[in-house]
Amino acid sequence: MTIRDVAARAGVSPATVSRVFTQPDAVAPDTRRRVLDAAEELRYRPHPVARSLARRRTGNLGIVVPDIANSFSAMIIKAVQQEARRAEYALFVAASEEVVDDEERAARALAPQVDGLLLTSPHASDACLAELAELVPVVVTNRLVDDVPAVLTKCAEATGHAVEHLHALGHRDIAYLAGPDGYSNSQRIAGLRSACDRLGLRPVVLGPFAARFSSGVRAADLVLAAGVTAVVAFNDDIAAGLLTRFADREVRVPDRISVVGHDDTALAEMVTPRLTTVHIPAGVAGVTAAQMLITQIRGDNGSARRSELASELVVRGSTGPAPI
Amino acid sequence: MTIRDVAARAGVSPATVSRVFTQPDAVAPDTRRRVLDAAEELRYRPHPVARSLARRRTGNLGIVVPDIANSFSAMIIKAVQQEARRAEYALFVAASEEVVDDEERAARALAPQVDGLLLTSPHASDACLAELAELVPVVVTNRLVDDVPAVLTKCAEATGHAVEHLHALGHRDIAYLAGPDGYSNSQRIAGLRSACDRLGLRPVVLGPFAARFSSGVRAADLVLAAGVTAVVAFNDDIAAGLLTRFADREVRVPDRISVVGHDDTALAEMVTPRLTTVHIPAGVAGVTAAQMLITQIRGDNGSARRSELASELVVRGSTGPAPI
DNA sequence: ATGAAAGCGCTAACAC
DNA sequence: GTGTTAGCGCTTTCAT
Repeated sequence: MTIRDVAARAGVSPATVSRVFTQPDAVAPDTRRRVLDAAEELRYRPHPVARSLARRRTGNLGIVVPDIANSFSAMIIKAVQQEARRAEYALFVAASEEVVDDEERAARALAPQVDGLLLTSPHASDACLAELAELVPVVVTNRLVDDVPAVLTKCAEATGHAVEHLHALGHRDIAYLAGPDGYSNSQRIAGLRSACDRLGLRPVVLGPFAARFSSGVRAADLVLAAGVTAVVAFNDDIAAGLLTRFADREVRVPDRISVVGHDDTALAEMVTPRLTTVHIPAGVAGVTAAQMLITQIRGDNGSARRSELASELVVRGSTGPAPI
Repeated sequence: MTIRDVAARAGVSPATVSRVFTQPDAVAPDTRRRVLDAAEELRYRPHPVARSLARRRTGNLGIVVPDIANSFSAMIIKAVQQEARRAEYALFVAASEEVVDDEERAARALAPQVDGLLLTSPHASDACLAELAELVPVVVTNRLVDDVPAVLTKCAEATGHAVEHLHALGHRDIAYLAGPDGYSNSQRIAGLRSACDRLGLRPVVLGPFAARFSSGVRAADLVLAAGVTAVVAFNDDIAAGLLTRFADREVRVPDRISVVGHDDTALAEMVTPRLTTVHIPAGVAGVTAAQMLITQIRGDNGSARRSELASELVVRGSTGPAPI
């Protein structure tokens, strides 16, 4: 079922059929009707691959996430997907499973099949990212690379608020569980350090840990051994792991120890007690990144090259007064 | 940077360059070297879109999931992605957000851009699915449609085991929280009913509920009002919602009420107490489905049209002896 | 407003 | 083993 079949049936040229599907107003109303009818009867749909080749654009967007099973990634994907659809793009999703090589390979495989690429918290080298950006419009999240538009979720301040919050509750010995190196972890450490300095605290930094539940389970005993009364985790998964292990060891949260997470994923409200956590606006980040990408694709110049989103501490049940 | 540029530089015809990238053995070793060198210098990569058009296959697989943020979907996607990669396919992911129309639209949009389509727990009509299967090789999971290969995760038996387990613990009043209509829910209900019949129990069936945490939170009070001592939930998210609400109302689990989930997603081990749940082999299902799809694409006939995977009750901390 | 013709970049017979 | 020739299905000048 090709465009020629429809053309033949409607008694017009393929070019006219093409026009009907691309610039309907450029063809006479009754011709258009005939073509549409013929297409309908033949159940014809323009072949997207052929169209991509001829138009030299695909109508697809690509996104590479570190881990598809991670709910922070999921929130971003969801937002991007919706935004993509609004702009009539389909979305290609690839996951790197936190492996740098896979990330690069996925990105390179996607690049020629999409009109734009979104790389979330990429770990590839600056050079690699710059190179990709030559190939195809790129937007990154939580990563700074020269000349590559970026969406940054700043949480240094909010992480600082978490420290203030703990300090106000009487905590003086605080641990931070570092996540994988990168922009997010740096933000968190920076915010933590500066607040601690201000308040005269000396945080214990442990890690880095993989940003997973199991890391938190393992970290829990280290935290206890460190003799702190409060712990700030790189993300909610790690924090949830802490909670579980603490429950197993019958260490009461927040009575005996307070726990703060980061991201405010769905998990934060699913655990007991509910997690006090730094809310990162993943959905907004996704929407913003998608819009920046689409703007870039359309060649609208003077578009924002950088967007910074603020975070906010959400206080729930996992933090309380320090034990006496 | 096209194939002709490389051909010119290597002093061969485009066809030879093409061969070097598709059937390297069909070209003389030194010619191959020359071509490879030229390609390298020009940083040439075959254009996948043009290749798709000429070959009439894309090298892509597509998957449509009900909800990308759902961890059961995530487990399947992950498995499919890995399997796809092993076979040198890229994976296109689309989510329907549980909306039937979106599901159909996503599937139809994907169909012409992929060599095969995987529909997980689809809700579209049989007719629609059959139609899609005409367009492109299709495999469905947890859905039965004539002539469409399927991977089924049978859990009726394991759900029955859950009932036996509860019965053995002394429970006589059991509630089931139904999920969205479909194969999975039917399986669960069937297993539950048959075990209850065998044991002389009369289960209270509530719902249907959306397969979400918030549904469980809401359902908790209904469960309590129903006066049962044990509840089996459609999935772990709902079960987790129950746990949270029970904790808020200071209803002890499992002392006062026992809870059983389904799926055995990561969440099951993250909540307190850990969930007793029916393990559904999502990873295996994903791998199997991907393999069936690839086999079907390759045209290997006589391949299995249907694969049934068994489930298993995993007993953890959320179930215990019935209160006296 | 419509058609003819020339590609988009690659592959696949078919020759040689 | 390599080149020539036709497309894959669509879009897009350029004529008319």
